[in-house]
Amino acid sequence: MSAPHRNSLQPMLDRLAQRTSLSDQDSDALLSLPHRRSHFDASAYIVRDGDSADSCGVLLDGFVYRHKVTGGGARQILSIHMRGDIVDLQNSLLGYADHNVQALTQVELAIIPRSALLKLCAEHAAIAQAFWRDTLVDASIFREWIVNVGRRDARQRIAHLFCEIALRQEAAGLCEGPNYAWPMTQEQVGDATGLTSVHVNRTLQGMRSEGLVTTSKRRVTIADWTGLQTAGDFSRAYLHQTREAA
Amino acid sequence: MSAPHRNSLQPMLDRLAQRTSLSDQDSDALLSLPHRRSHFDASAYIVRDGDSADSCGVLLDGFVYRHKVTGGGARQILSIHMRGDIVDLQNSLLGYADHNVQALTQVELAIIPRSALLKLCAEHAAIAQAFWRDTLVDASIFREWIVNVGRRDARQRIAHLFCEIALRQEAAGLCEGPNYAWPMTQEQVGDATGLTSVHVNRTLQGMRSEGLVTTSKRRVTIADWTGLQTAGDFSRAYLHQTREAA
DNA sequence: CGCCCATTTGACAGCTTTCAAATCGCGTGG
DNA sequence: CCACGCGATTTGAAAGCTGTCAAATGGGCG
Repeated sequence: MSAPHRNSLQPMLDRLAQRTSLSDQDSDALLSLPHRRSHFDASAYIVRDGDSADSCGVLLDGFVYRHKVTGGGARQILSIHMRGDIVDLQNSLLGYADHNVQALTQVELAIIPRSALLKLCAEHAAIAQAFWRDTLVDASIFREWIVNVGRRDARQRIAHLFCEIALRQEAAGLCEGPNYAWPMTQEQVGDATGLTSVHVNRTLQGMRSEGLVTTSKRRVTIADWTGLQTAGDFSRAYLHQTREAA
Repeated sequence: MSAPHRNSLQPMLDRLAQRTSLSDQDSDALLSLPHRRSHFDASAYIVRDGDSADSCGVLLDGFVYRHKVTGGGARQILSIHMRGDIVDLQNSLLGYADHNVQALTQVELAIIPRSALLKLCAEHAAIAQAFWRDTLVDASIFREWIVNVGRRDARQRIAHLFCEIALRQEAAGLCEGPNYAWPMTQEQVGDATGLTSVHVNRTLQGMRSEGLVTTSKRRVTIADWTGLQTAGDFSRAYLHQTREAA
């Protein structure tokens, strides 16, 4: 799983192969994509709203988040990303960015030119389908986030976020046991859940005192997984982490 | 534009061709997709959360909406769809539905088998790309909805929804002038914006008295387009209605 | 050791929700 | 053509979750 990478793009292949079966030939072609590595410091902007884009980044290490800023200056985080995630397919294919992508931690990216990606897709239908599917899963997660901020209270929203990040780190092979990286400040948790940092703080205190989670220096330990899922009205189906369809 | 359809699937072609240029050959292949027509009455379920799916519907006439229901029984509407929209690519490709799709009005659908769709995509890279792009635009709209329910107040949320539905109806050739179909009850507007129907009612009264919009029998007239956009913090970029990238 | 950012805490205001109950609108049947 | 019935829209009053605005405390890094 987390074996040493013979190739920079291995995390992307692992991710795609999780949901779509790819032949050796497809896999090789994918790993042979031209790309360059790129490093970003924490809080650096990777993509800015409005940028025109002609390349696409694959996250090799670290965490990033997407966000938008309203006319009133409020920020809403749209998603959190980790190793293997394809960071800006959206912006790349649609021509310009409709949101920001920013580093949450130090980050390593592989940057792939759009033209190479499209050529690969044209020549390998299975790969095209894998990318498409990845986009569909992203969309599914966005839908769940709409539900989260639209119809859940503060406690549920935060618990739900904990559950999602935990399962996705497990799927990416980034953790062992119920202890996970937690690269967000309370203010960022608020921006992800549509709450203020003050309210996040108070709600988190409640969750800790109930023995659901414990936190310390950018890490979180889920003390009561069942309880946390219940508290967050969490059901993992929307993550589509298994290969259901043909 | 809204010329008589020689073919049932014409609305889908129109939609895709809006964002991706397709050759005559591609277009013909698309229109030749095997499909059957299907009718649904208002409020009928088209897809249920958890259903396994092996076909995909294209909306030919009428309005539908996606929604999820929380463990507590609250409903959150995720998107509204109209002529030309591809209704359940998501569910079809991912194998099972992670949300419900329900008719808002009487609805005509063209149902296409998944296998035929995948075959077409494998043979026509441009079409595969067009579908992929359509999925990316859907995702962009979901992202904007996260912002809407997460960081805007009641007035902004509702105004934003009016703006979106108006522009999309224009793009689909469904209206002339500032008068639009409005197939939702106030309760459904609440479910789409994360509010209660009571609060939607009071907020709408305010907007009407300010001269932003007028409503009557499932229709809405936007009296002050600029004012409504301002009130809704609305910016159309996220709809990606033009063909920006190559 | 000291600075800076993140976390906490307090008091209070406010937007939204709740829970009914009253009206309205309109398709249906007499 | 008018009465009936049911869903949608309105209205009221009160409660509540979350936001606001500072200010204090804590922790990590240079």
